[in-house]
Amino acid sequence: MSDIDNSKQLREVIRILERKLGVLGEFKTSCCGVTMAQCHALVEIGRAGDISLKELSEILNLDSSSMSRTVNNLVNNGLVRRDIEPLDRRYVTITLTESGNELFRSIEERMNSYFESVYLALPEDKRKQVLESLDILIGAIDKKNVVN
Amino acid sequence: MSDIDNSKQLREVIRILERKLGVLGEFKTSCCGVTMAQCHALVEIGRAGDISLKELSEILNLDSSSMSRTVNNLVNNGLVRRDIEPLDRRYVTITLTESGNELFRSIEERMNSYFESVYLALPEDKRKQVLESLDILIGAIDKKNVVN
DNA sequence: TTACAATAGTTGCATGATACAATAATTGCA
DNA sequence: TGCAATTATTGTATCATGCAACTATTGTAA
Repeated sequence: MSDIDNSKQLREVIRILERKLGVLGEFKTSCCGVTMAQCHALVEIGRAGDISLKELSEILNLDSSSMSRTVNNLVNNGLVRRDIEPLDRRYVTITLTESGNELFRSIEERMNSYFESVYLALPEDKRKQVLESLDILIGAIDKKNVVN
Repeated sequence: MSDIDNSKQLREVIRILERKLGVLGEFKTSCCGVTMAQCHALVEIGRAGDISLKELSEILNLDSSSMSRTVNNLVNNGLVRRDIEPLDRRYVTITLTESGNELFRSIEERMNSYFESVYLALPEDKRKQVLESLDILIGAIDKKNVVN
């Protein structure tokens, strides 16, 4: 097998993986009662504790206008709160409400439980190797993207 | 490190990988002059040679109505042809036009070249391991999804 | 053979995601 | 003090998506 063949195989397995994760992660339009966009934002807000719109849009790689609308939907659903930051009134500080936190925790639990079952489905003697390999792969992508 | 910790790490690296591949793969709205939806469809049509709408929608995991519209956009862009299948006139047969094939080839080349560079950025003594690990991971996800 | 069921595809409709541009509010700085 | 920079929101347009309704075609069973 040449490097060319192997790199094509790499493309294929990543393609397959993307599709499997996509099908898994996206219950298409909705996830746990909110849309996917809202779900992603909710998780990041929950992880950060509090976060500005700008930070959030950078993490999720979205235009701030899109982010603003998604946050607005979350606010309308009573899942997050949006307060003006007193120290710099240009910023808003976004935090989870009580029910937002509940949803966040249930999503986290569900995701952790899913990945635990995947992890346990790995052959026991390959688990470390798989974790290490994903790390290495991310490193290679990073190295490539720096050049780009 | 417990299995719980390791499975959380698995979730994290997959999360990072998803994001990196997402940022890479999605030039957001457009890819090579067409939208992402059109790009995905174009690649699958090119790979299949010819394909029905139903098959295409199953591969891309889309409702046939959405698929129909995306194919329609590709037809309007002169990239694919849509003919009624003579053997069963309920089906349409979708094929690439000449310019569609050109675009398909350029996308393929670009993707292959990207993944080749990522592959070569892997440490030489880890390349086989990474490929094997991704395969194992896909197997584990499959095994889990069967249960589900 | 003729109804009726099943299948493939399209179109109407509603919803949502997204980006770009313009705007408002605030802050930093010269 | 006035202007530039920054953050966020809103207007506008485009695209993606699913569901439901519909048409056209084919299969099947009475």
